[in-house]
Amino acid sequence: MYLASLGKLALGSRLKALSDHFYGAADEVYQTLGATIESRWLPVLRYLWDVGPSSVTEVADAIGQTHSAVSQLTDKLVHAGMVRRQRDPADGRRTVLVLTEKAHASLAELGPIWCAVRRGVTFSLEEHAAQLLDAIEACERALQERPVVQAILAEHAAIEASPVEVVPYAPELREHFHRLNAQWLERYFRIEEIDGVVMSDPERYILQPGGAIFFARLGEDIIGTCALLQESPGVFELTKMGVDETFRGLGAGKRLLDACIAEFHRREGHTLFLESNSVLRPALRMYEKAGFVLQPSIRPGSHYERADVYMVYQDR
Amino acid sequence: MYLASLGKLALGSRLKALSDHFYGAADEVYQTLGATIESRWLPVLRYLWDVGPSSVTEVADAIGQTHSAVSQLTDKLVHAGMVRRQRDPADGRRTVLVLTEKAHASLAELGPIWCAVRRGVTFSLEEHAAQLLDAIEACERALQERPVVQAILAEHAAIEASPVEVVPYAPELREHFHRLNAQWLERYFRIEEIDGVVMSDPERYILQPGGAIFFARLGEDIIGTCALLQESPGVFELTKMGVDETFRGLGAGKRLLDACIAEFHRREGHTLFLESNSVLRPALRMYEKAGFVLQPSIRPGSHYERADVYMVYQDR
DNA sequence: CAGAGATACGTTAGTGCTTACGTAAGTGCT
DNA sequence: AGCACTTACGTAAGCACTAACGTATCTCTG
Repeated sequence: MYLASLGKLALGSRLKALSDHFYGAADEVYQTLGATIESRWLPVLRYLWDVGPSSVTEVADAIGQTHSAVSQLTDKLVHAGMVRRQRDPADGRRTVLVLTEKAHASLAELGPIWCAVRRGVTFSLEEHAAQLLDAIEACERALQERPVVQAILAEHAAIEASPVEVVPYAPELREHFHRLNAQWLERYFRIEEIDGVVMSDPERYILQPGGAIFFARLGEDIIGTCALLQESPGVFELTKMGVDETFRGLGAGKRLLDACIAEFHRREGHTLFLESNSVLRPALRMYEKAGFVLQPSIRPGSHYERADVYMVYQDR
Repeated sequence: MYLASLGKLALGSRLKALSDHFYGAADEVYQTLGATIESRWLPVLRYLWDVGPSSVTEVADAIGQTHSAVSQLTDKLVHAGMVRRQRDPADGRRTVLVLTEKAHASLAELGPIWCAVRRGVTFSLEEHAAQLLDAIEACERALQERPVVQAILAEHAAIEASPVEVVPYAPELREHFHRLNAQWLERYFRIEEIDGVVMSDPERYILQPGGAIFFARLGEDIIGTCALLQESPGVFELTKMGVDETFRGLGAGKRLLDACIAEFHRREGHTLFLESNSVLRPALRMYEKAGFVLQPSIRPGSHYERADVYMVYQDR
C-alpha cells in the first residue's frame, strides 16, 4: 500500500479508509442478519438508549458531530420510526429526541448482533483492535492538549528560521552517525555485519583510510549524514547517506551529497561510485541529478547484500 | 467522550472523526502558510511525484480509492493547473496523468512544510503517532487475512446456536471468577483489598459463609458470573456480578441476577442488598428492573471505596 | 479475424457529512 | 421593560466520496 510510505503525511487518508471499511462491514452484517439499522445510526441510537431522551445538541456533543448532522440523521430515524421529536416544554428552542417503542424493541434484539460484532472484530484483528482503540484514545487526548496545527506552525517557523548547514565530522557526533544510518537500515533492510562495524567506529573505518564524513545540522538537531570512503587510492565510495525521516524535504540530502562530491574533487579522486537499492527511489533520483549514472549490473564483489543498484559518478 | 464507551462498536465513527481532524489540520496549515494545495490532493500528487506519470487506475489502486474519485480529483487538479491529462499512445483507453511544471515547482517548495507536518505531528502526538500508524498497518493486514464480516457472522452463528446457560460454582471455574471480576474492576475502578481476597478464594469467603456463586456459560466460554454473599443470617449481598465485555447484550447478566434472586428465596433470606457505582448505568438499570430499589444514601459501613449506590431488593 | 468479454475511465446520482444562514426562543444588562 | 446577546435547531448549499452506468478500446479465443 503506497499510503503507508507517506507515514504521518497521509494519516487522514488512511484513517478514512479504515473508517469506511468498518462502516461498510457493519452495514453488511446488519443487512445479512436482517437488522433494520444502519451503522451510522448507532451512536445516536445507543446514546438515547443509554442516557434516555436528549436534545439534539446534547447528542451532537456526545457523539462528536455537528447539530446539523444529528438533525438530518434524526429525519431518517423519524422516517424509520425509531425516534420521535418532542418540543421541550421547559425550553421552547430545544427538540428532545425520544426512542419509540419500536426502537426499544429493535435495540433489545440487537444485543446478540453487537456481541457478535465485538467478538468478530476481536477475532479478526486480534490484539490490534485494542491497540488501535488505545492509540485513538491517546491521540484524541493529545490533540486536545497540544493542538497539532500550532505544533506544525511552530515547527515550520523553526525550520524557516535557521538554514540547513553541513558540518564535518567531530567525535561528539559519532552516535548521530549510528542513529541516522540505523534508522533507514532497520526500516528498509537490516543492519548487515559490515554496517554495524563501520557505524560503531567510523573514525577507524572511514576517516583513517582517507575518507570523510559530513553531517547536516538544523538548529540544534543533527538531521542527516553522509560518508565518503576511500576504497583504494583515488577510488571513493559514497556511502551511509541517511536523513532523519521527519526532516526530509529540506534539501539536506542534496547538500550532503554536494559536500561529499566536493570533497572527492578536493582529494583529487578519479572514481566515485555508490551502491544502493532500487526501493530507495527518491535517493536514486537525487544521485542521478547529482551526476551519478546507473550501471547495467551490480558492482562485482559488493560488500552489501541489499545492493541491487550500482552507480558511478560522471563529472560534467 | 461517549463514543469511547462503545468500544469496538463505534470504531468507524471514531476513525472518521480523527481522519477529519487531520484533514482539517493539514488544510489549515497549507492555507496559513500560503501553499496552493489541499490535503485531499496529497496522495495523488505525491504518487505522481514519486512514481512519475501514471494512469488513473494505477493511481486509484495505489492510494486505495476508486477510479471515479481519482478522475474527479483530476478535474480539480487540472483546473488548478497541477496536472495534465494525456492519452496513452500505447493504449487508447488509458489516461495518463502528468504533473505540470507548476506542480513540480509547488511540490518542491512544499518540502519544508511536509517536514514541519511530520515534526508537528510527532511533537503533538508524541509516541502515540507511531503507535497509531502501527495499529493501522496491523489492522489493514489483519482485515485482508481474516475479513471481519465473515468473522462476525461466524460469531453470530455460534452465539445463536447455543443458548446462555447458568451453572453453579465448581472448583475448576474458580479462575473464571477472578478473571471476570478483575475485568470490570480494573476497567472502571481498581481492585480493592477486599476484592482481591474474595476473588482469590471464593470458596472460603463466599460459599462457606452460606453464599452461592453462579456462572453464565455460552458453549465452551464462561462469559459471566455473579455471587450471593450471606452477610449475617438471612441478610444477603448481591456482589461480584461481571459479564465479559465482548459478550454483553446476550442477557447473561439478567439470567445471573435471576438465578441469585431465586437462590436468595430458596434460602429464605429476608434482606437482599447490593452496593454499586453510578457509572455502571446499564447494570443499575438491570437491578432496578429486577426489583432492587435505590436507597437515598449509601450503605453505612460499606466495605467498598467505590460504592456510591446502595440498593435493596423489594419483592413484588 | 470476428466477436465475446475484459478493461479504462468519464459521468451521473446519491450519501453523509460540513459550513453558512435564518428563525425562534431564552438570557442578561441597564 | 427593552434591547442586544446567545443558544437551539432546522434548512440549504457544497464537498468528497461511492456505486452504477455508458462508451471506447483492448485482448483473447475459436
